[in-house]
Amino acid sequence: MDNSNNKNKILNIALDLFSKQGYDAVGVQTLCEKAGITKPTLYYYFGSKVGVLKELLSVNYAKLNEMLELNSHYIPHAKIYEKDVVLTLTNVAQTYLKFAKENEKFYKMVLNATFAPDNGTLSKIAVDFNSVQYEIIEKMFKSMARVHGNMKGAEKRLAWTFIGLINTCIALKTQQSVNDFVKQFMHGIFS
Amino acid sequence: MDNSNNKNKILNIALDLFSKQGYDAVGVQTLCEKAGITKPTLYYYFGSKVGVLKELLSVNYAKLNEMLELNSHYIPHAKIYEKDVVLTLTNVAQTYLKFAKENEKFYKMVLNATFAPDNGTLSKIAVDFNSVQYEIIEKMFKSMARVHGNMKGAEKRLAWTFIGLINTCIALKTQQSVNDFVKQFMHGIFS
DNA sequence: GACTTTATATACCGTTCGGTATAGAATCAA
DNA sequence: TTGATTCTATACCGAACGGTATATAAAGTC
Repeated sequence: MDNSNNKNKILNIALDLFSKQGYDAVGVQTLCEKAGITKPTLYYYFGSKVGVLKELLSVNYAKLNEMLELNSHYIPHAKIYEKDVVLTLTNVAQTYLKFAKENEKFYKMVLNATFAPDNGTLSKIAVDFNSVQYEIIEKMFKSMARVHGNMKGAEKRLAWTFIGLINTCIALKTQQSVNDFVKQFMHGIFS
Repeated sequence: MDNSNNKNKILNIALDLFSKQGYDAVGVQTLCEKAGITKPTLYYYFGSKVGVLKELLSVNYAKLNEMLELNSHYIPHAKIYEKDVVLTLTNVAQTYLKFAKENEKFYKMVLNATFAPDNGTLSKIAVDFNSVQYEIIEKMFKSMARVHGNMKGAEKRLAWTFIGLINTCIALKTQQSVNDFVKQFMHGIFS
C-alpha cells in the first residue's frame, strides 16, 4: 500500500500491529515510533486511537463488501440449475480467498473481530461492517432458494455455514483447493 | 460455580470480564474491585495477571477436552456404517453444544482465542489446549476413514470443517436443531 | 509580503497499568 | 502459648497509558 505520506504510514503500521498483537495490546506510543512519527501527527489525522481503528476497518471492509456484492449474484442460465449454484458458490469462495490472500493482515482482523468479545472496542466497531457480509451472502442464498425449493427457510443457516467454511479454509491455510471445500459444502462428506 | 473462597471469586469474575471485554481490556485493579478483594490477594494466588488466565483456561479446557475424548469414539456396530457416522457425529456435536451452553462464557473465550492475534497473550496460552480438540476430532475421522474409504486423506479438512460448523452453530445461537447442521455437513446443502 | 491553512515536534498532563514491600490478622500445630 | 503457615490489606513503585497545550515550520492564498 502507498506509504508516501504519514497518514498511510500510520494506517499500515496499525494494520500490522493490530493484526499481530490485537488492538488493546498496542499502545499509541509504539504505533508512532514504528511509523516514524510523533503523537500529535497521529492525533492530527485521526483524533484518537479508535479513530485509527475506525479508518482502518472502514476502508478495508468497504473493499471486501464491494467485492462480495459484485460477485455474489446468482443468475441461473444453464439448464442444470445445480451447476449454476456450484459456479456461483465457487466464484464467491474464490473471491473471499483472493481477498484474504491479498489482504492477509486485514482478514486476520476480520476473523478476530467476528469472534471478539461483544463489549470489546474491536467488536463494537466491526460488527456493523461485518453484518453486511452476511446479508450479502444470505441474499444470494435467497435467490438460489427461488430455484431450489428445498433450500427455502435455511438461507440464514446456509449463509453462516458457508462463510464459516470459507473462514475455516482460510484459517487452515491448506494447500487443498477451495473446490474441495465447496464440493463438500454442497454434496456432503461422502462425496 | 463455587464462590465460597477468594480464589474462586477471582476466577469467576475473571471469566466474566475476560469473556465480555477481552483479556487485555480488563485491568487487575478492576478485577480485584469486582471480586471484592485487593491486589495482594490476587497475586498471592496467581502470581500475575496471566497466571489468572492460565488457570482459567487450564481448568476449563481440561473439562472440554475430556468430554470430547469420551464422546468421539467411532465404533461401527450397525450393518449400515453410514448410520453409525451420523450417530457419532450427532453425539459429538451435541457434546459440544451441551458444553458450550453450560460454559457459555468460557466457550466465548475459546472462540475468541481460536481467532485471536498470534502474538496476543490469549492466543499464546490457548493454542496448545485448543489443538488437542482438533487432534481428537481428527482421530475420530481417521477411524471413520477406515470404513469409509472415500474419506481417506480428507481427515484434517473434515475435522476443521466439522468444528467450524459446530462453532458456527454455537455463534448463531439458532433455535434450529443441531441435527440440521449435522445433516447438512454429511449430505450437503440440497438435502 | 502578510495571512491562513496544513502538518509536524517538544514537552507535558493526569490516570491507569502490572506489580510489590511491609505488616497485620487468622488458622493451625506443638 | 508459642511459633509457623496461610491469607489479606494499606500504601506504594516506576512505567506506560491515551491525550494535549504550545510552538514552529512549510505551503498555499490574497
